[in-house]
Amino acid sequence: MGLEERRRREKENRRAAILRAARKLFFEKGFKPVTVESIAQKAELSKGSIYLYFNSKEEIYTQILLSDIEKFHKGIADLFRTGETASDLLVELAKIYINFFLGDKELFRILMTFMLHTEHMNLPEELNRHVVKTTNKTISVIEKIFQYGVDRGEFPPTMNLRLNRDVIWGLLNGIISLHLFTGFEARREERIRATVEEGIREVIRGLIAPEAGAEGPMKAAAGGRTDR
Amino acid sequence: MGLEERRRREKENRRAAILRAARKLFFEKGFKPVTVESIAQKAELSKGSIYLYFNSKEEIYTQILLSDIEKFHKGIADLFRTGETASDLLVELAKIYINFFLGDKELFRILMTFMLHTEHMNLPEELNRHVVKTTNKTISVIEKIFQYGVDRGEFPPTMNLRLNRDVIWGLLNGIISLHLFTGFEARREERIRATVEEGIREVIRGLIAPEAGAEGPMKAAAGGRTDR
DNA sequence: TCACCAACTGACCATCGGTCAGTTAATGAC
DNA sequence: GTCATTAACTGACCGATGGTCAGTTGGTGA
Repeated sequence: MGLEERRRREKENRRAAILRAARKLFFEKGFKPVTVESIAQKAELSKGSIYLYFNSKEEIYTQILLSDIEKFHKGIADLFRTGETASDLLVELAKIYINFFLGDKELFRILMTFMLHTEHMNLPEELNRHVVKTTNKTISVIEKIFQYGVDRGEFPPTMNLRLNRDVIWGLLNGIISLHLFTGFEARREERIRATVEEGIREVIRGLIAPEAGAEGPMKAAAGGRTDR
Repeated sequence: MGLEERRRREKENRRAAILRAARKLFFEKGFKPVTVESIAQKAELSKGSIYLYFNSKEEIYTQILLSDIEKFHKGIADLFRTGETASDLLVELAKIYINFFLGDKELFRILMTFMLHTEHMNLPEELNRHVVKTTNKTISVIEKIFQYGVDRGEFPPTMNLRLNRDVIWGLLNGIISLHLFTGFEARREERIRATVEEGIREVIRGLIAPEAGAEGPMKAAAGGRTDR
C-alpha cells in the first residue's frame, strides 16, 4: 500500500511548489501586489487548489517566514565550534543574520511585519505559536553566547542575560530597519554591518566597564524593583 | 471678502475631522480592517468626499503619522534646557519617546510599518519626502545630544556621531518592536523602559571605555544587573 | 467496466478602494 | 425675489481580489 505514502509525498511536493512560487513573487513585489491567482499560476494550479493547502494568503506569507527562520537556525548550528571569544561570536552571529535576512531583502521585511502585526493577521493559533517559538529559539542564541561568555570569564557573572539579549537583538534589528528606511541602496549592507558591529562592541565594553559614579541604573532600578 | 478665508478654514476643519476620525479607527483596529466608508461615517461625510481631501487610504494613515511625529518634536523642544548630562538626556529622550509612541500603541506600529514599507505605499513623492525629512529631524536629536556631550567633555571628541546616533535609535526601536512581539501586555512598558535605559547606559560606557586589548578581565562591576 | 474518492477546477460571491456624473446650497449680481 | 455660478458633496458604480463550493477529473482496485 505505497499508495497512501505516494499521495502524501505528492501533496507535500505541491505544498512546497506553492511556497516556492509564492516566495519568488513576494520577494519581488511585497505582500499586497501579489495575488493568490498569480501564485496559483506560477505553481501551475488553480486558485481554488491553493486553499486546499493553506487557509489564507497571510498563512502562506507566514509559512515562508517560518521555513526561512528554520533554515537560518540550522545555518548557525555550528557557531560554537569555532572556539572564538563570546564577543566575536556575537559579532559573527550578527553578520550571518544580516547576510541571511538581507540577502533577500524582503525577508527582513516579512520578519518585522510579522512581529509588528501578529495579532491582526488572524492565523490559526497553532501556526502563530509555532512562529513565536521558532523566533524565540533564534533570539535565545544570543543569550547562550552571553552565558558562554560568562562561563569563560569574559563577562561578569552578575550580568543580566535576558536584558542584554534583548538589547543586542533590538540593536541589530533596529539598525537594519533604520537603514532600510533612510540608507541609499548602495553600500547599505556594508554600513549596516559596520554600525552593528561597533554597536555590539560598545555594549560589550559597557557591560564589562565599571559603572561610573553614583548615577546609572541604580537610580532607576531603585524605583523599579518589582519582584514577581 | 472673508468668504475665501472662511471657506479655507472650514475645509481645514473638515480635513482635521477626517484625520481625527481615522486616527480613532486605525488605533482601534489597525490598518486593513478600517474601511474608508467607516472613516467617512465617523467624520459625517460620504466616502467620495474623503477623496476630496486625501488621495488614498495610505495617505490618511501617513498624515496621522506625520502630525504625530511633529507633535513629538514639539514635545522635546525644551529638552536641552534642563542642564543635565548628555547621558541623562539620552535616557530622558528615550523615555519620552517610549511614552509617546506607546501611549497609543498603534502609533509605534504605524511608524515602523511606514519605515519598512515606504516604497510599496506609493504616496505622492512630496508627502514621502516630508515624512522622511521629519523623521530624520527627530533622529538627529540624538546626534545633537551626542555633540552636546562631546562639547562638555563627557564623550571623547573622536567619537563617531552618526554611527552612535544610529546605534541608539536602533536599540530603542528594536527593543520596543521585540517587546511588542513577545512581551505580555502586563508591565510591557516598564520592561521596555528598563531595557532601553540599561542598553543606552551600556553603549555610553562602552563609548567612553578604552578600547583596550582584545579581552579584558573584568569582574569589577556588573552591567545590566540581574533584578529579575 | 464500474464505483469510489482525493485532488482539482473555475465560476461565483462579498468586500472594498477608488471614480465620477450629477445634486445641493451658499453667494452675489441684477 | 430670481437666477447663474461654483465649491462642496454624494452615492451608485466599477474593477480587483480574497475566499468558497458545487461539480469535474482521473487514478485505483473490485
